Amino acid sequence: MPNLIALIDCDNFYASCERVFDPSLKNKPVVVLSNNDGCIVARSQEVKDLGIKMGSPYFKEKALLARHNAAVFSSNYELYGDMSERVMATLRTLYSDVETYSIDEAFVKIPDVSNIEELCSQTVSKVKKWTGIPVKVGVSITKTLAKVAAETVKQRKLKDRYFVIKDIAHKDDILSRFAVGDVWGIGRATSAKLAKIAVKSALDLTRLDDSDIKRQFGIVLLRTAWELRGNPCLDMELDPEPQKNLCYSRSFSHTITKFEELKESIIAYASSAAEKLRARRLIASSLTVFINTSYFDSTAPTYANSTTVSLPYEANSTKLIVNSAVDALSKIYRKGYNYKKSGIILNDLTSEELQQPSLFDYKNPKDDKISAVMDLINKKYGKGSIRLAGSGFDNDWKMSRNHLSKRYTSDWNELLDIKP
DNA sequence: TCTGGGGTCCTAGGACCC
DNA sequence: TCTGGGGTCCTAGGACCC
Repeated sequence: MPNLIALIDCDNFYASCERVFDPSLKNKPVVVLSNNDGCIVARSQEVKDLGIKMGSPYFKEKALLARHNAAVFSSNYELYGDMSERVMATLRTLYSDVETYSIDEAFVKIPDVSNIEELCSQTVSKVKKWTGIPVKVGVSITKTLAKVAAETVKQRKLKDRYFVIKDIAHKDDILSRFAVGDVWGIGRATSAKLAKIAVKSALDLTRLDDSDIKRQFGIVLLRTAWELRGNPCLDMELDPEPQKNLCYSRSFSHTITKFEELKESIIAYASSAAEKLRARRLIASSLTVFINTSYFDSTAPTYANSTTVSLPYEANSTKLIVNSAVDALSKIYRKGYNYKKSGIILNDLTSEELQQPSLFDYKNPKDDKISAVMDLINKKYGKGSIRLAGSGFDNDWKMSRNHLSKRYTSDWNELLDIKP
């Protein structure tokens, strides 16, 4: 028999965590909100049944939730992290190879046992008993197929909370009824492109020609297709590398128009980022600052820009990180002013304005000059609302944002002792 | 009035070096 | 004077995940 992999996935994780600590919430609708209580980031089944979407802004759903007497929580990441560790620890009592894939999911290697169903059932009940968290289990011969199996538990609302895809005939039957867009690794863009060539089910994808997939979609989708056919391309990662980026981003709750105010926020966020670095025993070699106008304001022109600076040495000190962040912010202004193509707002400055020399000596900041630029922008476009980050779920803005935080690299090594 | 905050990987093109 | 190819690094952008 081929090696089997299981995906263990916690149900409505954050909402379930809150329930563990307040059993009276059983069968009651529960939602958990994002950091500044802006969006709904977790929903119990009752809330899903009300038709409330993941990521929906809280203010839009507030009345509906109140009518159904829902319990509403601000997020408590310490609690969820702790509960996650308990779930993983429980899994390690049952399996020798456990890969923590995310805060609420793990892949495990299924040992050579005669009764897989029995083991799945035991997993579901043991995690529930030991931690209070309900989970579902999907089993198959590749990670992607294990994901399909777990998703099948959800879609079919299976009472046993596990599903096993073993043989080829069984697999193809499942995949023929599984939407290609629901496959792990296939998002909105790819499924739209696949629909155009009449690929609707996961099975359809497995029947495409390898070279066509590679040419039209790239290596990533080819791997997914292989995995769906039952050829493993994704290994278990039992000894993960240290993380490569660390991002600290927040939206403002109100409009920011003054450079000084922006700078204060950058300082606060950079210092939080430095704290996070040290807490995780990481050091950074470079740092990126990015700013955005509000994504949701469709009436105002949008502006987004960023700058990456190299740190003089790999470090995690608050002082260095904060100073570098302020440098980077200053550079954004200078860049935005000097480069025609760098943003819609600054694009429209007159040639005379563009010809002015660099506005900012960032070693010796002259904030009045920056304010002058902001005033210029505000005069042209009304109140410019500059936001740090912004928000949105898998929207275009977010895509383009991703690389902006990329340069925040870090490394373990014995360099940990470097702490100027 | 109010719209999250994290991460990873892949690819194309240009600069630069030999 | 003209022409070449290989390699690396960086930037920018796109796609996906939870």
